[in-house]
Amino acid sequence: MIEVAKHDTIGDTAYRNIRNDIIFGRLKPSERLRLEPLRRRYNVSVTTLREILNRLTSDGFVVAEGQKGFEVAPVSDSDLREVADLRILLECHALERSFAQGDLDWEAGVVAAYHKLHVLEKQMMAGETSVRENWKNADWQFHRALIGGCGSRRLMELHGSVFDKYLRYQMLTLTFRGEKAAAEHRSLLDAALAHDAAAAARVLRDHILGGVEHSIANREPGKK
Amino acid sequence: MIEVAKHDTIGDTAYRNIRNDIIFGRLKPSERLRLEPLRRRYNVSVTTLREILNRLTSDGFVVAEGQKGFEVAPVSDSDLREVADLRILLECHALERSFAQGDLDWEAGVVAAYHKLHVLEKQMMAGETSVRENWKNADWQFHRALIGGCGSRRLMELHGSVFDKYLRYQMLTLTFRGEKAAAEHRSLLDAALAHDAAAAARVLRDHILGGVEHSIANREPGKK
DNA sequence: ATAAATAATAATATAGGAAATTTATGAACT
DNA sequence: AGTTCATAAATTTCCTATATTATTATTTAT
Repeated sequence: MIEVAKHDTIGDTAYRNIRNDIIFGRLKPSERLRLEPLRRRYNVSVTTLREILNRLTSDGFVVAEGQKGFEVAPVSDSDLREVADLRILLECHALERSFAQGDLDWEAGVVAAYHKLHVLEKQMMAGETSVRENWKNADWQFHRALIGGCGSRRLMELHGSVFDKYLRYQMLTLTFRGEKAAAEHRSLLDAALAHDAAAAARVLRDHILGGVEHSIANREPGKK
Repeated sequence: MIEVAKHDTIGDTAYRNIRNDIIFGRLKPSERLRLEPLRRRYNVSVTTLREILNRLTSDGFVVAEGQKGFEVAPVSDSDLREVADLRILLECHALERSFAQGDLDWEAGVVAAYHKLHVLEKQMMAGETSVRENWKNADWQFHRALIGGCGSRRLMELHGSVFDKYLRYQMLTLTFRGEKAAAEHRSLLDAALAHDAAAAARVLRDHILGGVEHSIANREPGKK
């Protein structure tokens, strides 16, 4: 989800771990993040931990209130819909740019990413839930490959942060959307190779909104 | 630019100060941010300062490299164009939502914000450059008021972060765009009261792109 | 002049503790 | 019983001091 830099510090590593733990639900929504226990869990000092939590606060994965400390960002259906709406807006826009400018290297990248995703989807459909994180990673890579030719660093950055928030909601749901999502990915690949941005946008919209409804229908109990 | 919370800590205050100093150009693009000098300047400890710089890094106003420390995010024409493109995308989208849902309170808010902006624009045109920051603040408030009825917290948040990056580029330019921008603001007000989102979007697009070209033509020397 | 070795500088990370604030506990009161 | 208030405990915020590590500048040797 986040690129691994060459020279990363202890803080960078722990940052990625905590961020992933939020996205993949190992740190639950609205969970209080007490410094001392967390410090132990991630093997860093309080100082370093606070730096990390400050970053995550700006990222929107953690909320900080007054001197009450930090907690994991809460979730809600309305927020999910907002996130999905933004993802559609940004990703469709990027798709258009990318399809217009994408060259052969870009196409190759898309095909490669699709292949990986496809294999993992088949494994998921066969019931191998152990590859859940790998599969979601491949999903991320495929969508990123599609928009990779958009030519705007800022757009990619913004899309990444929105995508990860959407992804978090997906990971909070128990079941696998499966065949429908897989078929949509296939359609996206076809549209990409045909450089048909309008078709891709239509599919993507359904793809994302379908994910939202699936997510709300199959959410973990106790969340609202 | 950032709302002042009731219970803010020393860190929050210094964060706002540093952020504003970057946006308003008192901390120059690509300037190295040495911890010790900065610590003195903002009257905080290194620990707190690092927390702040970490937040600003996630915000995109500061870049951190390996263990080489922090520096103010660089600027470039291409980045400005990317930022502007995103602002158009997000703000037009928000405008549409806002115009469709905006009630009488929303209209009143827009009128009020326009009035303040209008007065400050006249002062600027009369040569009172001392109100520069107030004027830009009013500009911010007006644009925020226009989209304030969009009903999406996430969209508002994202727009805010993009707007501030655009604003930074505006503050790096020496001259005032004046009458043209003022006329566009007037058109936006009219479109808002008529709830004509399409017209507003057209004006906004010109408004932003006009700002970009003005900014590039009148940038401070020594920047690229 | 180039490359390797060394010294100086600065950033990262930890520990420990003081001040301030929130949260928990229990007694007194309506 | 439920609320209010005061006190105690826990926690966060913030600082100083210090060790470690990486980068940058300087010197030395080839």
